[in-house]
Amino acid sequence: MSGDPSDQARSTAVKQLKALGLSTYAARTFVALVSLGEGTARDLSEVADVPRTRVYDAAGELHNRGLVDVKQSSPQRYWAISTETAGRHFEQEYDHRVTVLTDALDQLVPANRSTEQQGVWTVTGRDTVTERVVDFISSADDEIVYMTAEELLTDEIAECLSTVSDRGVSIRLAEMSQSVEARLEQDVPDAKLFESLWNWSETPAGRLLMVDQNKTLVSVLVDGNGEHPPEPRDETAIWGVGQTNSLVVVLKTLFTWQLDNNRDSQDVR
Amino acid sequence: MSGDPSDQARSTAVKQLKALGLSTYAARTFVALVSLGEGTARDLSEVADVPRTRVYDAAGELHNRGLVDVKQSSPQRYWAISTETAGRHFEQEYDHRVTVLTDALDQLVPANRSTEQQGVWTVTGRDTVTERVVDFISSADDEIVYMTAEELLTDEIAECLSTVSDRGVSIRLAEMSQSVEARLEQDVPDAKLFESLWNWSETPAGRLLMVDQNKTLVSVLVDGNGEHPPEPRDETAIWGVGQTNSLVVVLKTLFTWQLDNNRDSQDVR
DNA sequence: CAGCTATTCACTCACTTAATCACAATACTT
DNA sequence: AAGTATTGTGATTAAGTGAGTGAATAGCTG
Repeated sequence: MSGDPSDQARSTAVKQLKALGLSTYAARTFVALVSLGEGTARDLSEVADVPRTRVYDAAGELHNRGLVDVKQSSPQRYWAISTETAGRHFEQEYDHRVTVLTDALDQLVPANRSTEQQGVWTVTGRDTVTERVVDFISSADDEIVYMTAEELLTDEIAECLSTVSDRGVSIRLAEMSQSVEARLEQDVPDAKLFESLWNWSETPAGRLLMVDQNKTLVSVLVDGNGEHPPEPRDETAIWGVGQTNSLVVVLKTLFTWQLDNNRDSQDVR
Repeated sequence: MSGDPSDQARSTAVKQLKALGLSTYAARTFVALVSLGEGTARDLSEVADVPRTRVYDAAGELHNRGLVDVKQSSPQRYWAISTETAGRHFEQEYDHRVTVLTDALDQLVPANRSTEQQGVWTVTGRDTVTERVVDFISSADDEIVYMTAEELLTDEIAECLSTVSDRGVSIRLAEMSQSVEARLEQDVPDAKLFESLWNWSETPAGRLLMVDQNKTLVSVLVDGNGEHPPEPRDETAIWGVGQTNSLVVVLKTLFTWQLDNNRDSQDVR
C-alpha cells in the first residue's frame, strides 16, 4: 500500500510522537490519521495497525491533547489537525514546560555556586561539550584563548565569540586550518592569532579553551574508529575552574609560555 | 531543612522533568543536585530520597543527557548544569524533535485535505479551540465575521485578526463589551462593528466565527460551575466547513439576516 | 426482529522501572 | 598493616504501566 520511504517517515514520526509523550497506540493512530486526513475507527485500525477496539482510547488520548477532533456520528469519525498546527501545538506545550521547570529550579539553586574547585569534571557528547564551551565563553570578562578542530567550530560558537569580542574581551586563537582562520577572521576581526603548540590538524585533539586564566576545558575526539554505529557521542572533555585548579594551572603555564614565545616571533617546534 | 514553598518547587520541577522524558529517579536526583550544586552519591541519595545504590544509574542517565558532569574521584562527585543551560538544552532538544516530526508528517499528508464536509467536528479545551480559531482566521481570503466573549480574546487572536486585516480581508465584529470593542478598534481599525443577535454578555456563549461564508465555528463555555477543580478545559466548540455544511448554512443565514438588518440601522431584539 | 457493526469494558501478558540485597572494591582509621 | 567503614556494581524481586485480546453492550440496517 505504501512504499518504503513513506514507511520510514511513518516510523520516525511515531518515534518522535512517543518521545513527546504519546502512547504507542496514540502515536500510530495519529500518524495514520494524518495520512488519511480523516477516518473511522475501522479505517485507522487498518492503517495504523492498532487493534480496532483500542483505537477509541488512542483517539481519546489524542482528543484530550487537542491533536484530533471528533465527529459525533455513527460510526464516529476522527480528524487530525494540520502538521503546522501540530508543530505549533507541541512548541507551545513545550515552551510552557520549560518555563515552569526553570522557574521551579531557580527557586532551588543555592546562592553560591562555588567558583573554586579541586578536581576536573568530565563531559561526554559533542553537543554537550559545545554547551559547556558556550557557557565558558559567554562568561568571559577579560580574555579567551581558544584552539579548535575545524569540524567543531559551529556557527553557535563563532557567534558567541563575536558577541564577547564586541563586549571588549580579548580573544587569542591558536593557529588552525586555513579555513577556520578565514572564517573567524571574518566573524571576530579583533581576534589575535598565535602559533599552535602542536601540529593541530594531525592530532585527534578537539579543543582547548581557557577563559580569564581561570576556567579551562580540553576535549578529545574519541572512538569514531572502533565503533559500529557512527555515534554523535564522539567527543569527551574535561574542565575545571579556579586559580588553584590543577587543570587550570597546567593549561595556564602552557599557554603563557606559548604566547610569550610567540610574541618573540619564535616558531616553536 | 527545606520549607514548604521549596518543597513545592521541587515537586513541580520533578514533574516537568519526568514529562520531559526523565525517569523519576533521574528527575529527583537532578533536582537535588541543582539545589546542592554539587555532591556525592550519598549526598544525593539523602536529599533526593533515592536509594543510594540507584543514584549511580540516575546520574548516569543525566550524564548521558548532558545535564550532569561527573568527577572521576572517589567518591565520585556530580555537578549539575545551570538552570539557564538546562533550559536552553531542553529547548534545543525539543526544537529538533518537532522539526523531525513535522518533516516526517509532511511527507505523509495527502494532496487533498477535503474542503467539503458533511457533519461537524467537536473540539474541547480552551487552548485547543483557540488553535482552531487561529487556523480559521489565518486561512481567510475574503471576509471574517466574529463574535467573542471578552475573556477569550487573547493577544494571539487580536494579532491574528490584525494580520489578515492588513491582507485585505474584511472583518465584521459583533457588538461586544466595551473593553473588547475598544481593544479591537486599536488593533484592527478596519473592522466594522454590527449589532449582536443576542445580549452577548449574559449568555454562556463563547464565540461565533464565520470565515469566507465557508467555515464556521461556534463554542460555548461549559462547566466552570459544577466542577471541583477549576479546569482549563472549560470550552467546547463545534465546527464545519463547506458550502453545504449544515452548520455553515445555519450560521450563514443567521449572520446574513443579522448583517442585513443591521445595515438598515434596525436594532433587533 | 434478526443480523450486523460499533463501542465499551474487563482482563491477561509482557515489559519497564522502582526498590532491595548481596558482594566486591576502595578508602580511611588506628 | 589490619580492620572497619564506605563506595560502586551487579543480580534479584516487586510493582506498575501499557500493549494486546476477547467478551459484553449498544446501536444501526434491512
